[in-house]
Parts: sequence; structure tokens; C-alpha cells
Amino acid sequence: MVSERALEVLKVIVQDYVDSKEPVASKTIADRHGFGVSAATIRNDMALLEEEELITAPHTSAGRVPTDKGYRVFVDQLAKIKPLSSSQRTGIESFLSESADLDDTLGRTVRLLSQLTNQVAILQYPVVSEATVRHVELLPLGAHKLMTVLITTGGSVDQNIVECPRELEEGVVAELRAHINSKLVGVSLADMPGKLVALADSVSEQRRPLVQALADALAHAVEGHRTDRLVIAGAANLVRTEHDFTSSVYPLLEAIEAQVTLLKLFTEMQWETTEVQARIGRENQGPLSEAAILASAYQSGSERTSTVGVVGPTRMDYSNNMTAVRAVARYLSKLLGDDEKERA
Amino acid sequence: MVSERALEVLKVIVQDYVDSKEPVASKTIADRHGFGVSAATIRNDMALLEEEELITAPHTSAGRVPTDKGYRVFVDQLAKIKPLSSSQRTGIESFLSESADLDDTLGRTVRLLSQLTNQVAILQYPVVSEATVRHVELLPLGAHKLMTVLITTGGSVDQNIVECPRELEEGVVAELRAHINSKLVGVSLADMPGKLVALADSVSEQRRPLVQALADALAHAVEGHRTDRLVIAGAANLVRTEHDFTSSVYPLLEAIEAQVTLLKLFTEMQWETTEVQARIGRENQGPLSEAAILASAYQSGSERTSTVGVVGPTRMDYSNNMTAVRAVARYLSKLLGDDEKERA
DNA sequence: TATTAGCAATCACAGGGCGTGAGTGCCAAT
DNA sequence: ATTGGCACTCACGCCCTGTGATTGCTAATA
Repeated sequence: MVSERALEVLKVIVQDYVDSKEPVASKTIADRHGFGVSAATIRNDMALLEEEELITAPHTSAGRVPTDKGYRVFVDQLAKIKPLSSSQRTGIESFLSESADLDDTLGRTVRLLSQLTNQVAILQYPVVSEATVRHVELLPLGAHKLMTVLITTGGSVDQNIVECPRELEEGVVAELRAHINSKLVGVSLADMPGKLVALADSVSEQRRPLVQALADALAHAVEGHRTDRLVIAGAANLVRTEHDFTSSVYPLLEAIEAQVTLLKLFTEMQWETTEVQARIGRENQGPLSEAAILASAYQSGSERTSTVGVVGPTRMDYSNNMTAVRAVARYLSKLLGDDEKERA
Repeated sequence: MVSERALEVLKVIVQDYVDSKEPVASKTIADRHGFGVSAATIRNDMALLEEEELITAPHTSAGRVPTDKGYRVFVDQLAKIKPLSSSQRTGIESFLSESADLDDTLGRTVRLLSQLTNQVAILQYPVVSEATVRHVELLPLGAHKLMTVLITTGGSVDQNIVECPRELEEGVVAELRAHINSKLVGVSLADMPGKLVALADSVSEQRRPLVQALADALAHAVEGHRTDRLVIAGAANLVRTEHDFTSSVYPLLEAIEAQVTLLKLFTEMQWETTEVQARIGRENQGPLSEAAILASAYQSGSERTSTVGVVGPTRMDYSNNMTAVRAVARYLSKLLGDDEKERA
């Protein structure tokens, strides 16, 4: 349909437009990139591309701008994955030395991605349904209260406070702790609800109320884990790129903060691949319809489960950003994968 | 200096301007608010206020706009604390029913404040130097690794992984756990560094390397606590109110995200009072010089230590927002105070 | 058939020149 | 101290125009 050269022209248009923010003219292309053909020929190709709805002219005497469809073709067929720049590489490498808890790691990572791309970076919490229980700790707080602490192989720690139906007797706590751990350690979070029900039945009638309360607390902790959350960094970048949006970025930023739209989007995306995926402009509904999302799955544990990516205007540096997203996803996979192996 | 009525005029100007976003004219004031005097008289008062640099005229034939100094006088002398609207009250009340961990509570609270004020809400993590150690848990992970879990009276939980210099013998872990807890439980986080040094000296030569490693891990956890953090919500509101800023909100949002500027500001503020404090416009340096910050201390534990507030354009509804900040600060004080009592 | 040069046509955009109206400042009267 | 009246100022919106960039088309060319 479209000639080889026409695709090259599209590529140049995308790159130039992303770079300059100005619609790009046939003359500019002929001059700056040695196609060996005249501006008029470029114009013919552009007419073709316009026919295919890959580019469009904002007004009669302006150059051309890629359409969403044009960006799509660029991403699918034309974008070369740039190697990481050395500064980017060292930026990521310097991360490997740091070690801290999960929250901290995720926070740092998403900030890194934001800096690498100059976009809003989004990181979905590891879906931990395949994480397993490492330990359950019970801490007495006075005679009528217990704190439960649930520690998982994913490195997360959740605590809850439980009212005890009756006075705690000496030794009971240690006994319960041992019993509960014997029943729950190694159980995946996905299986927890069932196991927790069984737990209450495994103790004497007398202790059932207390154990039931503990089971509820643990169930609550597990539930909190199920609730997917996003970590977001670099919202300021949306403001910086504001002029790339025809309407206000307010609804977009609001949607990002509310998280639900992106969480839905992430689950909808097809994750048979480890490649970075793109959703461009009108391919998205609602407040995201002027934005582009680049996202990649990353492994947390043995299966790929969770998502990391960036959100920005459709006019973004796809090559660079896809590289960065891929690198960060791989970094996370390695980190959480190794972590898993190392701790399990 | 300025007459009573002139101050009333200032008050009306602030309120009207906040409401309408338009410079307010003498005629408008005379018409809409029954001062019983003519527009000309209002004009005389306005001339006075301008003399005092409380208001200014954007251009010759426009109404008047409050200056930073004008807002200051409004906040200090004229703003009445509105009662909370019933919807606001129910919004806060409905929170009391929810119970979860500290992070979750803080996250919800800051989102609530953002919604109440339609501004960016900022919540400083409780400064936990006065929190004390509730429990230290040691969990063996295989033969060569231990996980330390530090649980404080503030409800926070931090874990670290420690490599063991030599194979762990049976029973050692339980013994160490008991020993460490006997030394550390009840110690305030502020005193931890000293106690941790002493800890290593309190054990036999043979065990010193391991205990030293554990002490380092715990020190790391304490350190992580010292590092003040902010929870931020409602960044989209800055975009919404963008037009109230003469320059771009980008540096402002960036500064908010980077946290350091606000953390510094919060520590600088004088917290002898529990009242809401205001920093308006040029009273702030750098990227905040076009913004207003309303902040209040809240109690976490027995002393007031931490800060919660909002950031927005100087043209904001001070009465409403100060009320909201105050209410949320009190709610937090009550929650964390009660929590403290209940858990201690 | 693909490419090219040339040329007329289009149209956003910036600049300049009003007319209008809102709001003030001042003055003289009360 | 307050007021009505009035001249003055100046932002804003409007239209107009010239300019320049870019295209689409056509006819010539390889």
C-alpha cells in the first residue's frame, strides 16, 4: 500500500515532530534528511500517508503531524529500541547497590523511571496472590489485645490489632503462634481465605472466638494485599507537557491519581509478551484518550503478574521511553525474582 | 490607621475575589453588600488600603485585588472560622469507623483533606523519635539469614534481612530474641543508636559479629524512620487552579513532589500553637512564593510533633481551608493519641 | 512510471489601529 | 465624613491587513 520510502517519511515526521513540537514540512524533510529526492516527491508520499490517515495537517499551510494511527505504525514497525545511554545505565546500576524494604524499592524505582523518561511513571504493586506466608507473629499488647503481623515471601509486612474476647492466659500466645504458623506458613495468599476458615475449626471450642478474630485480622491483611495499588511519580511532568494536550490535563491527572482507570487498563492489556506495549491516544477511552501509555509486565516471583509503565502525551519519545520501561521492568523482574529465590 | 470599615472592605474584597476570580470594583461592593455608603466612599477606603499595600489594582481601570499582605491581614484578623458543613463533618466521621494500618490511615486522611479543601494536601509522617520499641522479632530464613522486624508503638513495622557470619545454631535465635527484646523494648527511637552500640557489647565475644549485624539492621530501620516523609494527595488541584499563578505551576509541583522544600518549611514553622498557621505568597522563598500554605501541628503521642496542611494559590478560601486543616489535625491527634493510649 | 520544478492558492499568525466600557481619582457640594 | 458628577485611563476585543510558510496541482522530464 504505502511505499517503503513513505514509511521512512512517516518515521522522520514522528521523530522530528516529537523533537521540535512543530508540524514538519516537506521541505524540512528533503533538506535535513538525505533522501535524495526533492520536496515535491516527499509531498507525494505525504499525500499517500494522509490518505492512510497516518498523518494530518493542522491547517492548510502547515506541515504534517502524526495521527494516533501514525504513532501506532511508528511504534509497531519503525521504532528502533535505542540502547540505554551510559548515564541511564549507571542510574539504574546505582540502584542495585541499595537495599531496603519493598515499599522503598518500589518508590525509588518509579522515581527512576520518571526521570529516565521525563514522564509520569506508574508502577503497579506486585500482585502477591502467588506470594506465600513466611511467618505470622502474635504480639500481646496488654491483657486484652493482640497485634498480628503477617510477613510474606514478597517482603511485605502487615499488622492488625485484635481485641481479645477474654483475658489472655499465660502461654496461650506462644502456643497459638506455633499452631497458626504450622498451619499457615507456606500457604499462598490466594489460598489464605480457605485456610483461615479451616484454622478456626482446628482449635478447641474454647479458643475459637479468639482464633476467629485473629483469622479475620489476617484475612483483612490479605485483602489489603489483593487491592491493587499504584505507585506514581513525576506528576509534574504532565504539567510540563501540558501544551501537548488540546484540553486540560486536569481530568487526566485526576484519573491517574484515582488509579482505577489505569488499574483497569493494566488488567485489560494482554500480557502474553514481555515486550513493552503501547496504548496510544484514542485507543484509550475517556480521560486517557489524549495520552499514550507505555507499559510492560514484570515478574514478581515465578510468573509475570504486574505492570510498570509511563503515561504522557502522544507526542513523546517512544524509542527512548520504551527502552526505559523495558529496562526498568527487567530490573524489577531480576530484583524481585532474585529476592524470591534468595528468601524462599 | 485604617478605619474599621476599611477593614470590612478588605474582607469583602478578599471574599469576593476568591469567589469570582475578578478584581472587585467599588461599585460592586457598594451594591452587593449593604454598607450604607456610596461607591465613592468605598473608593476612599480603597485608596487607604492601597496606601497600606493591602490591595492593589492590576491596571488603571480594574477593581482591586488583595496583596499577599492583604491576605495576611485577612487571615490574622478577619477570617472567621466557619463551622464545618454537615457533608464535611459526615465525611470525617465516616473515617472513624475504618481501621487499618498507619500507612493506610494516613493515605486516607490526606485524600480526605484534599477533597475538603480542593487543594493539594500534605501530611508529614509522624515524627517517631518519641515512639518506643514495642517488639523486635527475629526470623530465621534458612541457615545463613535472619530477618529482623522492628515494631514500634507508633504502629510502624520495618524489616531487614541480615546475613549471618556463621551457621545459626539451634536455640540461638530464641535466646537472642529474648536478649535483644529485654534490652530494647521501651527504648525510644531517639535513644536507639546509643542502645544499639551497647547491645553488641552486652554479648559474648563469640556472638558479637552476628549481633553487630543485627544492630546495624535495626539502626537502618530506625534511620529510615528519621527520614521524614510526606504523603501527598490531590496534585490535580494544582492544575485546576493553574490560572491563579502568573508563572507555570511546574516548578511548584516539582518542589512539592521533591518534598524537601516543604519539609524544611514545616520544621521552620513555629509550633508553640495548635492553631492553623499560614504562609502566604512572598513570605515563602523560591517556588512557593506564589503559593499559600496552611498547616497545623497534630499530636502523635504525647507531644505535638508533626504537621498536616494544604498548598494552593494565594487566592484560596482561607476560612474553609483553615477549618478543614484544623479539623483534620484534630482528628489525627485524636486518632493517634487514642491509638497510642490504647496500644501502650 | 516516478520524479521534479514551478506556480498559484490557502490560511495561520502577528501586528496595528480603533471603539468600548469598566473603574478609578479628584473635586466641589453637602 | 460623605457624596454625586465627571474627566481620564487603559485593558480588552475587534477587525483589518500583510507576510510567510506550505501545500496541491500541473506540465515537463528522466
